Amino acid sequence: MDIPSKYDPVKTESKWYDYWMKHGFFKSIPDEREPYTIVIPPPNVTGVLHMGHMLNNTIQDVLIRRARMLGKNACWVPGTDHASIATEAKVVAKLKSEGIDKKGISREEFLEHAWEWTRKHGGIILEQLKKLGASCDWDRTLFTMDKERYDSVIKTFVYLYNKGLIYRGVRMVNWDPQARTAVSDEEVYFTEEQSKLYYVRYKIVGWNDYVTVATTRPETILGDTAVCANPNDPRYKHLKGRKVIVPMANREVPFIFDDYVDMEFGTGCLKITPAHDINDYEIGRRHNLESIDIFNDDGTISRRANMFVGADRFAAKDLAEKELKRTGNLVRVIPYNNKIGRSERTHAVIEPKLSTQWFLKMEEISRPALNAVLNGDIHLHPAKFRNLYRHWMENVHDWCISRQLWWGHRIPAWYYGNNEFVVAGDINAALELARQKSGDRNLSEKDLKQDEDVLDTWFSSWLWPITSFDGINKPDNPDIKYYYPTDDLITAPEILFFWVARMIIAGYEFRGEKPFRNVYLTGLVRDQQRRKMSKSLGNSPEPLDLIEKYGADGVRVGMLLCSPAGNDLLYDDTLPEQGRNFANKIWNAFRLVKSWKIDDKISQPGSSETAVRWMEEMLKKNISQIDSNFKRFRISEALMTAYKLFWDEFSGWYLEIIKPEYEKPIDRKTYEATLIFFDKLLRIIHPFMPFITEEIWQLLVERKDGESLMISRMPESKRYNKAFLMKFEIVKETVSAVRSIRKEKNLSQKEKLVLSIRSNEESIDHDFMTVVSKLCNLSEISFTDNKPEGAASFMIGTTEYFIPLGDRLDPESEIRKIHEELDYFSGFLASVMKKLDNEKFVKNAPAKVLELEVRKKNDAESKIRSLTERLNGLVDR
RNA sequence: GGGCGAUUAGCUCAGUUGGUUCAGAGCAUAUGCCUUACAAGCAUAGGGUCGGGGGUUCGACUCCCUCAUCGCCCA
Repeated sequence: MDIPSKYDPVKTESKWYDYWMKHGFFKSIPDEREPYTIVIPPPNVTGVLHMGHMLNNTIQDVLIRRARMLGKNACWVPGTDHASIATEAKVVAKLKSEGIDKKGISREEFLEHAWEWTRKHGGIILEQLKKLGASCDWDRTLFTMDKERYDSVIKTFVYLYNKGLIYRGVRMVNWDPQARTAVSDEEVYFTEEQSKLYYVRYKIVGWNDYVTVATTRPETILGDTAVCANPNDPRYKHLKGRKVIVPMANREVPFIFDDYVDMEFGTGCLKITPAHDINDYEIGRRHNLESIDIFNDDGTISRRANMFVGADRFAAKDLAEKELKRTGNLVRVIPYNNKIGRSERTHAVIEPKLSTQWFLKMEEISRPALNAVLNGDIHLHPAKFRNLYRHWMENVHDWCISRQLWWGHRIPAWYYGNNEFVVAGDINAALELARQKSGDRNLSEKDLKQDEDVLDTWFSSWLWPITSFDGINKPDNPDIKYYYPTDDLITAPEILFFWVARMIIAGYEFRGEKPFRNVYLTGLVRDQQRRKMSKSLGNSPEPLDLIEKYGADGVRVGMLLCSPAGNDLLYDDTLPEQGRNFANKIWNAFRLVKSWKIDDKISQPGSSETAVRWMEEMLKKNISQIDSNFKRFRISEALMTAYKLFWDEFSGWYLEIIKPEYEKPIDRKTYEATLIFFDKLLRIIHPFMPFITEEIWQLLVERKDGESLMISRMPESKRYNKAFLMKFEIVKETVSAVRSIRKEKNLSQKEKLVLSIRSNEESIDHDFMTVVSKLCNLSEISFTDNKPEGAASFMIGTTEYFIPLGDRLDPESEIRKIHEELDYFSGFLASVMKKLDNEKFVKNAPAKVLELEVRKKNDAESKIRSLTERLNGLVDR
């Protein structure tokens, strides 16, 4: 067979993905096995794959593939999220580009456009996941707005309303004037921005005097209904009970006092605009102030302002500045940096606004979710997120769940009569309720008007682990009973509250049980300058290009290697490159093994026998290490363990030992053992690199159609022979030392050397020495009681090794080397003696530690003795 | 402003209950090798006062205090 020396992933990856799909290996149906379940964090239905998805879904695929190979019934449910604001914004923009204004079309027409958009772009991201190798059960693919999910959301809304947990209320909300909707606190981000601080004077009624306030928003002066100072501020005490005149508006408003005011800030005197600032709103409530809303929903000035009507809020700021200057009320303007809230979706500056919204009471409902994490029923990985979680859950605010949008789950509330309303699952039930409530049997469907708003997207995705198995509509169906609670959730820390906490809340509320056992929080993918990767910055590579260039296996390894849980991943092209190189390493090891001819007539050499024994132990050791890494969700460490096992131990040591001379055959025993090792290694690596491992596994021995590595069993960890492995480490050290001498003395690899060991022969294992002999190209290994003349030397433990070099030995450099070692060991001995001479140490340290120190002392002394002896030998010459 | 977390090799990170020759790994770097599996490779090597200062202890990367810097969450 002619196998190319470079592995080409492009050819193999789609082949095996199709094969797995064809044989239904990703499919899961409930059976008697233990389930292992992951629900995908649903990406935006019209989104495309980015680096964050790559990392996140690689981890999920690793876990699900491993679970499958551990014999569990592994089920990974894929799906997408309707992403209310984001999708609606895109559809609005698209319509606008076609000359269609959202305001000019009906809700039904708009939704038709939105569905069309969804059909066109929806699911692209799921197709991209297949390229990554994701082994989702695609037959279960879900969408947050498909029938079952939609009905579930409506059902839970009605349930929570009837339970008294959902209410309608007027609140100060974060208003996005561009999307014309309220957004939740979590959807607002703050940026430090340069603005101006305006000092404006307000005339005191009845006095020929003014007070000066500092504000960043002069345009909202039109909505002022008070001016306020701190009650402890001596500068303003005399104004108690006075009134002032709001500039421009010429309105008389009271001068009030409130602890909220910071005496240090500005002039210590604050204008109060309850309709447009959350703190002012609170002060307004305390002091019974009027609220004057001067903005329209799109952020322009409303008629209530009586001035600048129709001007955009930013234009109004300039107009206000001019007007204040003109009337002499602008005292001064200074540059000022402050934090501006912006909408995560549209990036528009958030306008605090009073409006009627739907809220979910959070305090009571979130209690079990808080406890679940605190008592360890649900584990967060890494655990440092527990504190953060607790902090948030203990200070949880009511959740504003309504959004002034059309794309989403429409709020099942119907209004009738004089602003009366009922909440019901559909219009028939609503009508019946309305008739009962109003006592008017003549009410008809025409009299009912459904709420125009939809629910926050998270109000559907918080049900995701339940609705993935239709557990709201059919609470006792076999799927939900089998798969719920799910096992692991893999997501980014930025949505810990948005989503994770709320899923936990929903889990306990609707199922009386946690939604998952473990939450693994990945890091954020950043670029080399630590900037978050994003489309707008243009600092993100195109994931599919990466897969094309490095192979899905290579990219997966690259993503995993540098992403310990909860730490950010600094992406760099060298990461997938490392992954690709690893794939190539595996490929070439396979080429080597495949090239061997077997000869039944030759018997197994002692070195191979030892190597086989050693590799067996090495595998066992590493398997248990990988197991323990996975248990603690240390996935990158598990991968690194497998990486080194294959690259260093198997390829670097094992194969080099058993490798027959060029074009010579290999004995059957060693060959067959090697195939078994290779097979086990492929299984271990498969979850990380599914494609190349399957490709090689299929070529390693003849396979039947329908066989696959992905459904084979993961090798199990057994006890391993630690002492044997330690002995072999000495072999490695010996080999390295000889190689080091070869390099130092410029000795060709081809030149055979003699190794003399100063030790009693019995303590040296001959089988080990055959390994050393082969790897170091030795002609002879001899044992000696005295030190040979003109020999390079090294020590391992307390054993001395010599390589006779005759005249080629440079005594000067040898002496220098020995001096260096002597220095080191005398220093070491001194530090040990310091401890042993310390009475308190001898008295207090545990016996084990003491014993160790004594041994260190003896070893060091013995080494110093040998070194001195050798030094004397060299000096004498 | 309040809270949480971090600071270990050039980079990204490990480092269990304070005690092995414990200061580690991968990458990167340097040097030598196109040695018939692999130059996407092999061999060898160099690199760190464990952020600064103080304390507890026989013993501190590890525990305590303090300062500095950075990050995140909340206001």
